[in-house]
Amino acid sequence: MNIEKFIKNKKIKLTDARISILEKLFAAHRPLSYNDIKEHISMDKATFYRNIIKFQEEGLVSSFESNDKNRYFEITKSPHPHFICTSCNIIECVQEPVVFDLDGYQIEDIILKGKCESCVNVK
Amino acid sequence: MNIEKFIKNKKIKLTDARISILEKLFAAHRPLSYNDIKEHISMDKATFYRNIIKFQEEGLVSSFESNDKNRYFEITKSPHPHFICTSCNIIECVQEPVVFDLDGYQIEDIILKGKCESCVNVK
DNA sequence: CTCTATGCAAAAACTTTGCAGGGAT
DNA sequence: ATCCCTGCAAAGTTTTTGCATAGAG
Repeated sequence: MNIEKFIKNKKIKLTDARISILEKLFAAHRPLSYNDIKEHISMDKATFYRNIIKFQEEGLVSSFESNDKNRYFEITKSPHPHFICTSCNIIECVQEPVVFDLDGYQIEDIILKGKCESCVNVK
Repeated sequence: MNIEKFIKNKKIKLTDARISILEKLFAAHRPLSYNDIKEHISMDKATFYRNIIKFQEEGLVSSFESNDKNRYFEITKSPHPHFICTSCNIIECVQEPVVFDLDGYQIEDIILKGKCESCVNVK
């Protein structure tokens, strides 16, 4: 993915910090928290969070809260459910499309919580 | 609801603090955060959170994180989805039962995020 | 050149922990 | 009488803000 092209036409400047955040999010195939990537990026946390805010304003990035007190970020894709394991806290993107029909409500994200395959048999 | 009966057989003592937390959660028909009820209970926040941990260990109370950085608590009922509005942060219990069938996974909670009826038309 | 982005440090918001005294069984 | 529970204060976590400097367009 070409980050430069991805950011083009958005009203934000192209900086090294922004490129490295977006590259990490593109490379991961699951949502990441600041903790997940802080070892692999060099910017200050203030820069990270300020850029995430910009990305979200532009609709490039989406986020949600997990059980582990971290906020998780991913490149905005067509809406898909997320599964959070309440034992090991792993987060997975669910591929099966889900249709919901709540009258008058507009669904933007679906989060499923429970036990993943590895944890369901452990107790 | 009789709190004394509710707590009986659980390995925790019946105290004023615990009774008042559980009464508030029973009376509300939606999940509550510490912020929601701190004006109406007299205990210290440490006591509140420690008791919530006990309740969760006993399976009496369930919780999840919202967008507003608060954790929300409710009496454990038969699993039902929650709707969180990404505009006004209101949380509602969804009555329509939802069936999910993810092979090998055990679903415990479903959180839907989006725009509620009031916010969907505002932009 | 101008306006936005960055780093550092401090603050903010929510939750947890240590400790000494009080209370339920 | 014995543990468990409580309040207070302090510490811990994650995210945000203020301010002066650096950098993109």
